[in-house]
Amino acid sequence: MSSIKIYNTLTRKKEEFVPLEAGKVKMYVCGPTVYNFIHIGNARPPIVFDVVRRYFSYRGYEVTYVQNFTDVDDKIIKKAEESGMGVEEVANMFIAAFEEDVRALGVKKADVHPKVTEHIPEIIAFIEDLIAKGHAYVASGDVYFRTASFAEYGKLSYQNIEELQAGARIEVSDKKENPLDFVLWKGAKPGEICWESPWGKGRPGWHIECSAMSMKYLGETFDIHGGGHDLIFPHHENEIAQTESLTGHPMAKYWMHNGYINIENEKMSKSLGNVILVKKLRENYPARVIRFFMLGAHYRNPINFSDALLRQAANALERIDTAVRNLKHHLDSAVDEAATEEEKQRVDSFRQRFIEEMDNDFNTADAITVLFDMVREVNQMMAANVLRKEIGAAYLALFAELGDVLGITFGEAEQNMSGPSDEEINTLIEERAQARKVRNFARADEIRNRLQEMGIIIEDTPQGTRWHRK
RNA sequence: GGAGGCAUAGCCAAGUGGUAAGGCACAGGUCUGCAAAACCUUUAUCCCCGGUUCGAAUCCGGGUGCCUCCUCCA
Repeated sequence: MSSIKIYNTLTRKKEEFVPLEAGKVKMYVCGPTVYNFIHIGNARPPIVFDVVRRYFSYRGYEVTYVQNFTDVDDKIIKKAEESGMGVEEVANMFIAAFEEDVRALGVKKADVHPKVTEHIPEIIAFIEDLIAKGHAYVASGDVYFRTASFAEYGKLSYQNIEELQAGARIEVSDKKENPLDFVLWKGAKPGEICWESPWGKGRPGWHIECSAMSMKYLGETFDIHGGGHDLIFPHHENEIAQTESLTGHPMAKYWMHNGYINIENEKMSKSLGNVILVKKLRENYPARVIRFFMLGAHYRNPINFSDALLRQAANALERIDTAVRNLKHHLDSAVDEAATEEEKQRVDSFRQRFIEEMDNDFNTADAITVLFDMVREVNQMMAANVLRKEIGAAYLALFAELGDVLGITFGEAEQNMSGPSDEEINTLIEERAQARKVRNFARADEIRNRLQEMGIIIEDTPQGTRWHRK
């Protein structure tokens, strides 16, 4: 079997994936800072890396997936002050909100979701080690990383230090030896949430948490580190500096970064007022449509977002859903006959193509194309009435199998709780059938319209009328 | 100023050397009481100009336009 290729930000090349430990994948993905509800852009990494993780599992790897929660930082503290809530309260509230949004989007929980506030001792120990090795220094209650002590600084973002310094718009601080140095430990302002440390009361800087927590759960070197592409610099660059100056070997073998989601070709930002919250969007679209929409483009490319585009995705997904529903329906009356070898191979060829596309740096867009090709295949067979039971069931199973890799279940509309009961629907359909029998089409259409208003779509087939919820 | 990305049909989007996948929308046809679904058919010289090559959407050079990072940011 072929191997998985990953585009590695570190080398700027697509590389064959070779795990550090045979059969195992250890991955760390930067999680949210929990100070607000997530917007659609925040949802991309969880979805993208959920697919990566699912695909590795599908390919037989044992995956350990870690995604952190940044549950203490400036923005959370600010939110807490504004709302009168405690920092922990704010964090917990938005962790819960994140989990709900992301679960709806079909994202499985990571194996570990470490929180910064629960790893203060590890972080302090990490910083102490850095100081001991001369990679960090204390400056009146703060601790800074000494970037000059790490010769490879800039290797991930392909920046050279001189250029960075020249273009530095970083806040000038007399506490820093160098403008590029970044804070590892922040001394607390009076009244602020804080922890005791060898350098006085304070809290961790932003980057150090990922270094400390990834090391704790995945070891000094792990396979994959992921996140949004904006994290390349400075966040991931700084993580590398911290971890590698301490351990002397690579932090992660493959660095993966997903592209942005833009609105009208522009970055989503509060100042532009174009932020779209997942929570809000879910009121208008099934979460699976949002997920399908995201997987329609390659993860490294930017995606433009709009209502029209989401509707387009919904229609596309509907084609697969319809085919799978029709397939299930067809199987009820299909000829109970075994599949030929050739037919079985044909089914497997779709599976192989899907794997080939996914192997190519998780090209979900092309993988979805394979599903559409399956749709056509199955539809043609049904139209020609040559789809017998065993082969039909094989296709149905493959839709489920590949859908599971993408995290989307096909053919099942999300349950609408407020809709009419099955019994009501069947009664109306029966009534319509009677009307049609006596060629009272006015009455039949009236019933069809009524059902449609209730969100029920009906279709007349040679095997009788069937329906589904819109 | 430095680093990088993108430009493919009305829209979305793959394809990184062998002659343009797929989806949405639209139109025509078949089927249907009418629909729906489905099937069939039609729809692109791949931003521009040079170059390399037997052959380029794909590689190289030069433009043009858009986006991102270098500051918290997925």
